[in-house]
Amino acid sequence: MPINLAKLQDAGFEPAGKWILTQQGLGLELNDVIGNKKDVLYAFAVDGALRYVGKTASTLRSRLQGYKTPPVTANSGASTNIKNHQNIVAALKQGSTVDIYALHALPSQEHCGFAVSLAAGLEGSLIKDMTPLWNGRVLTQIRDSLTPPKNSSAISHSAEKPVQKNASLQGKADAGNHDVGVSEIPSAETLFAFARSQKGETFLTQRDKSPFRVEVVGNYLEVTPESSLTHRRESRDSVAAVLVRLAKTASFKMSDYKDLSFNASYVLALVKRWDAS
DNA sequence: TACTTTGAGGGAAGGTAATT
DNA sequence: AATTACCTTCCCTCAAAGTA
Repeated sequence: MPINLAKLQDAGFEPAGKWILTQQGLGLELNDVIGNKKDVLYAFAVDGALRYVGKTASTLRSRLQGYKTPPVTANSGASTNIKNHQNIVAALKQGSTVDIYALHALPSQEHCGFAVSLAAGLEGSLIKDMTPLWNGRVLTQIRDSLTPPKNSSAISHSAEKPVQKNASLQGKADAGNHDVGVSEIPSAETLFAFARSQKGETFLTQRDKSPFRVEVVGNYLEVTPESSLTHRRESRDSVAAVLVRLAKTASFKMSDYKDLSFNASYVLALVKRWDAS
């Protein structure tokens, strides 16, 4: 037995079923008891070699259903279902067996009274340790290891990236910016006055919620991220430029201020707090 | 009721650029 | 050069709506 699969079984994984090819396409033979369990760690093995490790909070059957009949396009974020469906079918067509292993009934854990998900922690550890080929991050690691470093090849790194962003993914990225408008835009003077009144208060950046403090030093806004405690200064003119653009665009996306300031996230967070005050 | 599809969101990793 | 914070992309899962 391959070492990876033996390690899985040592960890408590049990045979739960297998994938088969039928006239209708991909078929699933699944142990009814395990198939109806929730919070399951599962794994696929091709000819006994570990290929994929995943986790589901719903029942194993419903999760595997996603692989059995994936949507036509990956726009909905179901790229994993499509990819694994293709991998399973390809393996079966080559005459290989694709077995399903599962680990359920994990003991409950807690730390200082807080529940700890052993399944969630174990999944990441298993993927990192065993590097199953079908787990995407492993593919990324392999691809990256084969990609020559910048300047070492005539092939441009950027040329490997898609020219146009995936609309769905872009929407997701934008969603992380929390573009919630404000009712009014302050002047630089107003914002500086507000910052003076908030000396010692902790603010949070929009996206990563990184805590920082702010102080007015002469004609500068001095920002101090709590993570580093190093000071970053933003001139009154730069703050004013950010505010002018904010008034014009109503945008809270950092990329819209790249050419003006690299500290726009702090200024905008300050505006939000001012508006809420 | 079971199956299928879709939308949303969290997390990780790498890249970029300012600051020290 | 190292550090830091933000941006982008990708991977993955879940919940819910739609459909048979």
